[in-house]
Amino acid sequence: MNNLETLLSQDAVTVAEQLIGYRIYVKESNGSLTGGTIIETEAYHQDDAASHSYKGETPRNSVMFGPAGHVYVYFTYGRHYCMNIVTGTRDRGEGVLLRALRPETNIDIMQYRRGNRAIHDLTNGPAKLCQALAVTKENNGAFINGEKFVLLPPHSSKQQRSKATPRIGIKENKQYLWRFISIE
DNA sequence: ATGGGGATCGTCT
DNA sequence: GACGATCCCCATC
Repeated sequence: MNNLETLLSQDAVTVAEQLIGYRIYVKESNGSLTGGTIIETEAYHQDDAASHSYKGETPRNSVMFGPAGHVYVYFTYGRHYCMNIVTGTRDRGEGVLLRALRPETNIDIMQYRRGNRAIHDLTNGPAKLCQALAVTKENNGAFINGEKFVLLPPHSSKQQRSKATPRIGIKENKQYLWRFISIE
């Protein structure tokens, strides 16, 4: 088991905190990388009424019940895509929602995809970052280190600091502090 | 700075 | 037939 597999095989809350400071990119057709550093995440468990996996496996959420390290992309509100990295051991039905990045590479490409918005408005939301990275349902099930995606550890080896807060946009289990935000 | 409402469609009841 | 792990625009303070 390599380092990445070891990291992602932990439970979603642990992984959500540890992923702060990791860098995620998508590969462009010319081989360049587009993306930046993860600065906001949320954890979702099968035993969690706020999770898509709560009521068991369906065609939509099936990737969540597969092996860790694959990407669960879902379509919501009739217009947006959001992406999760599946965590835990197989059949756990858990994952980490990527909520925000610090834009770092190929910023011009992300601006084009985001309607030439300001840099601070490119990847500060789960659907915005998918739009900036051109992530769609076509990428559902892709591996996080494969044809489309690259996931790299922080430059610094020390654990990045973060704070835990309630998750956004859910009705159930608001009491759990399973949203993690990077702090200086 | 903050809050309300519309857009829009796949998924599940 | 209802609604959502959201975003954007506009109104108001």
